[in-house]
Amino acid sequence: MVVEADGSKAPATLIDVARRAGVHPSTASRALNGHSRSKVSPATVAAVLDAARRLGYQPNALARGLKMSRTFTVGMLVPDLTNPLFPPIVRGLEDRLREAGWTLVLANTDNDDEKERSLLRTMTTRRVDGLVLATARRSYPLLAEIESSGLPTVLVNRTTDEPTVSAVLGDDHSGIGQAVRHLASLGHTDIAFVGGTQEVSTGLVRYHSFVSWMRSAGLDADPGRIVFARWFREDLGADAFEELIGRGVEFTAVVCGNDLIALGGYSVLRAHGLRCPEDVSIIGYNDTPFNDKFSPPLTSLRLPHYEIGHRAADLLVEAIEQPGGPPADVRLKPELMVRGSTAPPRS
Amino acid sequence: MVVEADGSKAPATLIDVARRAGVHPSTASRALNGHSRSKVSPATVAAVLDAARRLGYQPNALARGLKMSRTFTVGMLVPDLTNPLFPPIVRGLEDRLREAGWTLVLANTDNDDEKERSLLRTMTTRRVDGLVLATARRSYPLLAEIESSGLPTVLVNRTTDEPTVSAVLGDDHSGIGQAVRHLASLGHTDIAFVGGTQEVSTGLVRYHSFVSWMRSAGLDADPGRIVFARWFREDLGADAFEELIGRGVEFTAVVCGNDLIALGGYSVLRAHGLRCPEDVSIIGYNDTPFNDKFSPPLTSLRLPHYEIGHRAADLLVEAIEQPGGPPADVRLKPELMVRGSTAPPRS
DNA sequence: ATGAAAGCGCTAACAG
DNA sequence: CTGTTAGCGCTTTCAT
Repeated sequence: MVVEADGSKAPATLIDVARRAGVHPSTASRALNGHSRSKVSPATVAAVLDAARRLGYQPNALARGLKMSRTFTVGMLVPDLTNPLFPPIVRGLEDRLREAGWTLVLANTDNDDEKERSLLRTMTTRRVDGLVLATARRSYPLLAEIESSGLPTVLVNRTTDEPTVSAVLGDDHSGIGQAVRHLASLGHTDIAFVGGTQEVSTGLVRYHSFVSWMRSAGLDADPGRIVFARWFREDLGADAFEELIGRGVEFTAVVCGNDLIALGGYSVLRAHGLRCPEDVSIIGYNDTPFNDKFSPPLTSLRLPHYEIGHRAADLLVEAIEQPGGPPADVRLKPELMVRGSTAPPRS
Repeated sequence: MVVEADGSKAPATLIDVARRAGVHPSTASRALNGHSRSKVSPATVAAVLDAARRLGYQPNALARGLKMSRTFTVGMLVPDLTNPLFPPIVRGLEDRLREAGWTLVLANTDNDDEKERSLLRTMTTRRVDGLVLATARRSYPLLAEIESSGLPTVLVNRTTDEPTVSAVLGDDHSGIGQAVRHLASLGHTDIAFVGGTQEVSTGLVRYHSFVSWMRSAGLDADPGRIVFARWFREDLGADAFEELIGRGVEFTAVVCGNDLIALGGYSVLRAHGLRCPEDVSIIGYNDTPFNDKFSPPLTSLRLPHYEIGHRAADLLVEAIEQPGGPPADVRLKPELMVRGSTAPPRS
């Protein structure tokens, strides 16, 4: 540790440690790394470790990465971290990654293609060992580029129409099934659907699943009772509810593409003098925080978001460690959280 | 670009680009970097850029960082990303950092000292150019270590008792003042305070500010009406409200240490047959998302969280670019969001 | 069990 | 304006 003129210290290098321990740098390196430690005599290991400790030696990950072509760094792209969906996924990922020795580089894309490309370049420039994308759209040209570069990648939360890499998602088909059966068992027959954008897989799958489960329940999936919000947002959800009500069709319950759309529905129903759940039952999706605090508390499908991140990390580490395996498609079951927004229809 | 046996491509290096452009690597380097580009003839620049484009050249940030002792990477430690307080701060930070060419390495500490130390080592090992800490406690020994290492650091959201580095925080004194004056102007005199933990600066400052503003308003800051939650959590906020009610003192309004504590208060009041705002007015702090959706909608102090991150990035970039400047202490004013949880007291 | 030597990919003096 | 040279800090053959 050398004290510079300005008072700052140039960090100790492996050479400093070696010198202090009276050995060659290569020996010090071997002693410091678990996997090669056995090739060094115990006495030498002790001496090196001691020297490193006294010097406050911190290995330089850049030099190591440059030499090894491995950075022990993983990049993650999310659309927008302030969407409460993502933080638990990030945590699940980070916690697992940390156990395995990787560090997370995080960036937000705001669904902006240009930004996404540029961030991807940042990630490759930094030579991340793998990539986690929460940004997939059904049509996702970027993925082909990534794949051709051979960078291990896993998709979370959403997937593409023709996935070629591993993905970890909620099982939306199961979730929507639980929602429809719940409403049917309460006695609802005129069930509407306010979906999210069909540009992303979750939007599409939830819609298709709704139609298919309605039929399974012997109910009519009337297209007149199906509308789409242009995006998974409260205001656009409200617009969609307005459209639905504007059509003048009968409905006593609504399955929503996600919780924000449901929340938009709350205000529109209120504005039209309709009460929830007395006049209209509502089900959200994702079960984001505070759903139990709304008025009425929102029935929703809880996804294991933390677990999604955790499993994604597992798959990614595996793909990094032994590339070339087949892509996995993991679907995690959601759980229906029944709350005050759903009730039997008025007779 | 060399195609390997396994089909993957070894990324093109600067040497490849130079060879292709028919120049020396150092010339290619100069042509590729904006600041030295002027030292190269336009024709050569064009040739190098063209070669780089055709080869899909991506500079190796590790090699660059190793050579320059600069990684253009910033580390950030947050207690827990799933606390809705932090995502907007992270975004403000990242957006600004990106403009300036830095990338963000993010990690969660869970308020665990051991984890924090280990994460800090990870950051130094990766040679981040700077550090943003949202994890400060009033007594924060780690900070001394960081400082002695000379790593530019800025604190966000919280600070320590004796700050030695720059910090960007909400102006809690102003915020609590707005809360107290709001309640006083509604006619409240018996105002209680349910604070957060006094281990962190926000907890302490909000408490002290409450006492001081009560006096300014000519009101009695009766210690009998002051309790503390052991942490900023809903369940512990509920415990604190129980304690307050258990004391049997009169109060018609409560200022809370944050929104979660206020939420804990909602349920305890309800359990005791007290209505908000008819019997008791409540004010939260932070104005986290969905406050306007609760029943009643929660009056709270909105902090410019995104702006906090943004300003922190400004300060950090400055500290990296020209070290040795004096630490700044930026306090951003909160805005009182008046909603349904506050009303005049019953006469 | 340890040392010697080479090189990962890049930039920055220093020459010319 | 361009080439030469050296080296950032580390790991890893290859010798011994």
